[in-house]
Formats: sequence, structure tokens, C-alpha cells
Amino acid sequence: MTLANQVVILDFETTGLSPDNGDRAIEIGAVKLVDGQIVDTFQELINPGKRVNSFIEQYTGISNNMLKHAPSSKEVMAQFAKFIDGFNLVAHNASFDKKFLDAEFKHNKLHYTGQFACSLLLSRRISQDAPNHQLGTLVSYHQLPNDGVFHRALADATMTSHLWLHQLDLLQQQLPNHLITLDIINKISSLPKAQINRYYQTMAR
DNA sequence: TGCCAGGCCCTCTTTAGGGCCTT
Repeated sequence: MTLANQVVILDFETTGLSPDNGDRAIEIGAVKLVDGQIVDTFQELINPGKRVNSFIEQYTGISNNMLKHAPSSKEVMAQFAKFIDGFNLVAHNASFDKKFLDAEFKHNKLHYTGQFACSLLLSRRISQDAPNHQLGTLVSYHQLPNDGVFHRALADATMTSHLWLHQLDLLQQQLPNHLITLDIINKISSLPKAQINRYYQTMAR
């Protein structure tokens, strides 16, 4: 059994949307939660080996000049593999971050064993009244802490960690007699929206 | 030259289309 409050929450900034089209990571940020507390953080720029376009420079604030002397993917991913060792993983729209983690680890012949959970899929189930499920909107909607920085890896990972802890609180209120595990979260994240309340009732019996 | 992400999820669906979310 894996408790959902013992995870690494991560976020990539990248040159684009698809590693299959040659896009690479340019920054990784992560927050380690133990017993629901932030106990460690990770942030590194990554030299992608090519120039990033002006949209990405503007979107992230990460310039080609900043990346010129950044460490290689090999160096950063080796450190990150140690950081996540033994932990499950959470990201906002995890399918995106998982495909980049898989691609960068494959480039460097690295492996990880943690399972992924997704705060976006969970939000669509348990915060159905939110105006939308973008990270920035949810931070505002739930009035979560933030420092006004968006689209930088550690800032986004930190905001996602506050969102995640808030989501665990919401679930704990619905399931007061249960430990909130990653299995429960992934179960809820895969249910049709209309079945969430029935699931709560079934679990309460 | 022409291609250009992909998984999730809803619906005017399932012999499909399109919006959402991530950079």
C-alpha cells in the first residue's frame, strides 16, 4: 500500500509537446512529500543540445543564453533518478511529464520504478465545479499558495504539490475512515464522473 | 512534398469529431 502523501511531484519545461518529434526537456522541477510535508526539492536547467524557439523562451522565460551553459540531460537525469528512487510520482497532466521522463531516461539508459498519478484527471472527478482544470486556474479557484511564477518547473511543481495536498484533504473528507492511497486515487481518476458519488457511498459502507 | 502530439472525455457516439490539457 502506498500512501498518496508520500510522493514526488514533478514538472518538465520542454522545447515542445512531443519527444517523438525530437523535443527535449529544458528544465525539471520536483517536490518531495513525506507525510504530506515538503521535505526536499529539485530544480535544474538542462541543455537540450539545440536552440529553443521564441515561443518557448517567452512562455517559460528560459532563454537560449540560460541553457548554453546548463548541465546535460545525462548529468541532470542521473541526479533526478536518485531523487525519485523509491517514490511514486505525481504531475498535472501526468501523461505529458511521463512521456518526457521516459524519453529522457531512455536517452540516458536510466530506469525508474514509481507509478504515476495525475492531479488533472483527479481534478476533473473531484472538482467538477471548477471553471477549467488548468493548473493556474485551480490554484486560483482553490486559493492555494503561489508566488506568482508560472511555467517554471519548480514553481509549477510546488503549486501542483499544494493542489495535490488540497485534493487529498477533499478526498479525506469524503472517505473519513480510509487511508488515502495511490490505488484509491487512481481508481477515482479512472471512474466516469457520474459514478464518483456512488463510489464514495460504496466505500463508506 | 507534406507531414507536424496524444491521451482523456464528452456527445448531436461507437463506421466520429472535437475540446481540453501539457510545452
